[in-house]
Amino acid sequence: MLDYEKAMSIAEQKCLQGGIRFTERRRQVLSVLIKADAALSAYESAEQCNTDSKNKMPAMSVYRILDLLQNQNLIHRLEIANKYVSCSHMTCSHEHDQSQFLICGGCRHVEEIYLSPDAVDALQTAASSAGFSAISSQLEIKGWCAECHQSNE
Amino acid sequence: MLDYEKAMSIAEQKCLQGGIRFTERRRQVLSVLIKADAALSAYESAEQCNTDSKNKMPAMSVYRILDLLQNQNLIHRLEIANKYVSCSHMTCSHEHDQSQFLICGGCRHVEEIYLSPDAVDALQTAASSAGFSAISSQLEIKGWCAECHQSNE
DNA sequence: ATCAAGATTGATATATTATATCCTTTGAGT
DNA sequence: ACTCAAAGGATATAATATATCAATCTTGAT
Repeated sequence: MLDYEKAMSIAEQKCLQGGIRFTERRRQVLSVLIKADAALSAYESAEQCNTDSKNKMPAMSVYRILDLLQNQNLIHRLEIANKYVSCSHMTCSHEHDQSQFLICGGCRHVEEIYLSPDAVDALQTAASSAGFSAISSQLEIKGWCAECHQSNE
Repeated sequence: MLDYEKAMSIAEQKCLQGGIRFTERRRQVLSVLIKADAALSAYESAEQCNTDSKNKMPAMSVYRILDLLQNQNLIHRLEIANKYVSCSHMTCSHEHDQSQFLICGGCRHVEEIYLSPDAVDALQTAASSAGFSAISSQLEIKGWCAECHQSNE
């Protein structure tokens, strides 16, 4: 889990660098995603904002804000689940060329993982021999975290 | 691409074995998916049924039928895109324990691929070290087929 | 052949998710 | 203070998905 204060501070810096404002609305949405420490849909994020604060957050605003946060590399969009998750490398200087995500089918907790170059090569080779020239740089892999695996099977 | 006649005949047999009927409606939906040779959403499938025949196919029926065809292992549901594709191993006796899909981001053509045991191991190892006990047996990987790669980049 | 039971489909309502549009408000630089 | 663009509010609508109940069709038992 991210260091909340550090992450928010860095997010503010990144927004400044990107020439956009780190407004209260955007702060709220990012805050929710960081604290959730899991993948949330746009509507789930809005709902959580409304639970946290009495200042009503419309879902439409959340869509805009999620899109913007993604462009600033502060969050990732997981297409496999159509959900969003804060970038776990926000507080370091890690690059985002390749991201691999493990998504728990139970609690929806997400781990960003590193695949060995060999594994990536193997995937790329399999893709090539099937007539595909390239695979996506963002791999999303469903699985079960230890905790959910224990309680569900 | 599947041998259409053979696939439909096998589908009928599988349904019989499964104790369900291979009705005209179900035949239509499966037919559309086989001929499309790509991943279609439920609504896209319905639309295609209505193009092919004047007998109106409601989208709600398509949902039911897709669900049923999936249970008979005649089609796969791709969660990354929420779309459906006919099983390319329908006409052989291949098992379905593990399926890996390459999905073209352009034309949405889908290839079922085989990953080397090494590659699967590497994925499983990465998952384990991130605290995940197991990964999904169905990997869905986005990419670009040679044709779309050429025309888009 | 007739009937009953269950499978299948039709029809409708509603929930959920996502995009588009227009207008108002806010904030930074001049 | 003024202007312009960014940001947010509000609303409509599209697209996707699930739930429910009624009607129809099949099959098997009588």
